[in-house]
Amino acid sequence: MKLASVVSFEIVPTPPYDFELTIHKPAGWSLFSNYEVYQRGTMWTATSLVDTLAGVKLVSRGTVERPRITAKLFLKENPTRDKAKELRKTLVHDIGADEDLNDFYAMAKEDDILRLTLDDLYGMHNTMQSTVFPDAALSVLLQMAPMKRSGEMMDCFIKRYGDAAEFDGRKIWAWPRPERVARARPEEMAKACKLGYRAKRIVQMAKAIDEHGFPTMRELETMSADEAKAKLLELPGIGDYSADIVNPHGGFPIDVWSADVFGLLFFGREPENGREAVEKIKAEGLRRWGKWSWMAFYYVVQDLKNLSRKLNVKLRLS
DNA sequence: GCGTCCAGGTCTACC
DNA sequence: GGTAGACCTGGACGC
Repeated sequence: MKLASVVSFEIVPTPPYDFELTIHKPAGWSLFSNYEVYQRGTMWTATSLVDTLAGVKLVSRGTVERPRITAKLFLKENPTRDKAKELRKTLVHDIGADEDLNDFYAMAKEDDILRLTLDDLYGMHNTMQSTVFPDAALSVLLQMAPMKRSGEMMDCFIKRYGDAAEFDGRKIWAWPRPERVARARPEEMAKACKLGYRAKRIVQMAKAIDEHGFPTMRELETMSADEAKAKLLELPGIGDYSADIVNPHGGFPIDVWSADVFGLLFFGREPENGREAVEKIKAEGLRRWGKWSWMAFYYVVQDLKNLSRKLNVKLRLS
């Protein structure tokens, strides 16, 4: 889809804000799309903002302590003034520009594990999608598969069912929207992208969102953390782990891989059976970090190489 | 070359 | 309410 209408504005994030660490994360997590492009302080990506497909170009103009970002949104049609305002507000929130890291850093400086990440990741903010479906679908594609295969499933799913945003000389595929996936045939999806049993779950999830409606991330944020999680658990294919990935309040999403990482950090050794150890390790993370559990998880998994060196241990990389 | 196991979970039938 | 077993697929491993 060609996106020719352009809305430009400047964002002044809450410092410290490291553009590169936040927008192009060390562990390789995408900001909005697996197909986004990052080159020397500029990100081209695509996403659904306020139910509108948007090509997004972000250019860093400042420093960590005095951050400035020039943002351009590429849309199909000219937005109304109110819509443009809403798009801007949503993007600012989604790239973590309105997030204040000071309270988290005050806690992290006193923590034996987190304080080791602060030099490496100083100014890295949390980011999120504005709608639930991308992260929810992603979490289903992470289930019961090695990362390489999950990546292949995601790439195929996005290209086959997502929209291509054509803007600024780029063509970037955005995560599929639920209304389109809800109309897909699970058998066809399973065969085309080798999703196996996950295809049925993703289509059921898309139908649940499209046909019955579902809160946006902003709406989930207005609920309590437990209420938001309970709402997420209503979606087909979303269990405890996936809900903790999607929940905008954050959680402590321990799976077989992260059980090895946090088992080693908390108890000095990887568990013999990761699946059986998940509950114990999750409980320890929540006990230790409480409301900061998600930020702690985020900072640790983005810094595994450095942590391995500093602690002289072999943390499993993602 | 072939069989088995298992990977960044969730759901369901059964007790 | 608690839990064993099933679920797609493909790479790793042992033989």
